[in-house]
Amino acid sequence: MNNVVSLGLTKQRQAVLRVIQESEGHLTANEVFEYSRRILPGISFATVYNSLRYLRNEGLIGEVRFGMDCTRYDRTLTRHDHAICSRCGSLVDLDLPIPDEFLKKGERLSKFKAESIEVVLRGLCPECV
Amino acid sequence: MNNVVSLGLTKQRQAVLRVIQESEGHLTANEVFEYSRRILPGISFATVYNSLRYLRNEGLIGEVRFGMDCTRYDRTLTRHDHAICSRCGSLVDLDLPIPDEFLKKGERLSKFKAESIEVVLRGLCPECV
DNA sequence: ATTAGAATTGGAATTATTCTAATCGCATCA
DNA sequence: TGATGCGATTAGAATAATTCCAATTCTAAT
Repeated sequence: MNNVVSLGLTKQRQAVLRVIQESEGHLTANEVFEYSRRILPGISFATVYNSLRYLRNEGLIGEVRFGMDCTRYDRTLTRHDHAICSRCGSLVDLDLPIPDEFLKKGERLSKFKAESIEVVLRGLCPECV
Repeated sequence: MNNVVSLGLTKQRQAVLRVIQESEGHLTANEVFEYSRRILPGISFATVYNSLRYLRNEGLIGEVRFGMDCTRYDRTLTRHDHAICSRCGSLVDLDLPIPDEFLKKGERLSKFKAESIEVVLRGLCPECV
């Protein structure tokens, strides 16, 4: 019996989950790999990625990536927002005028000096229903 | 004389710029490479990347990437926003309660079925001043 | 126990991006 | 005019991020 908990939460996945739950910040996959190895020395990078995907799908961890798999370039220079389809990945422009108080509040809460602010809407595009 | 326009806008960069200006959507670097080759068959992938960085720095093209170079994972499961430092890349959480009308407006304008909405603040973190 | 099928792992491959040595092009001067 | 020096630019090679898929492991049914 390899797995303590029933189907799904294997010891590899438990290690990865523990790493994330015990961390404060926003870890990269590389960092998760490093820490996971201390718990489970033989674990592979690919398994860390598999586990991260599994845990994210199960809703056990959060992921910051905005649904993009690579950088995109366009001719638009003015500030604008984006909608990204969670099924097909399509990316469309959006113009949501952002109230100035919104930016001010962001600056105050984050203690950042804001250069720009942008909204990302994740959901299903018209084609994907 | 290799360059039509003075220092900087070389023929490689002109090709990349033309590709982006003549496109409607949000091209990946790979797509820019394919199209650029039709204009300048010998151009290399690395030069396309160099050109994209140059053109972005000059403010001639737009880039969608939110300042992140890889996916990050955390233990937070509730909806929240992020601030990203444009100097050091540090990523911090932010809580900007988003008015419901904001999401509604996003849905209306994009024609997407929204799953979530998130604000990204780009700027300088306290350490980077 | 044996076996069949589904779930999981991780080495290998792929994709995205950056590094850096070589080259190019302009300016200066003999 | 044609070296010479030097910063800018290019692109092959390397690295980093992520995914693929064949082999293995696990579970449940016999």
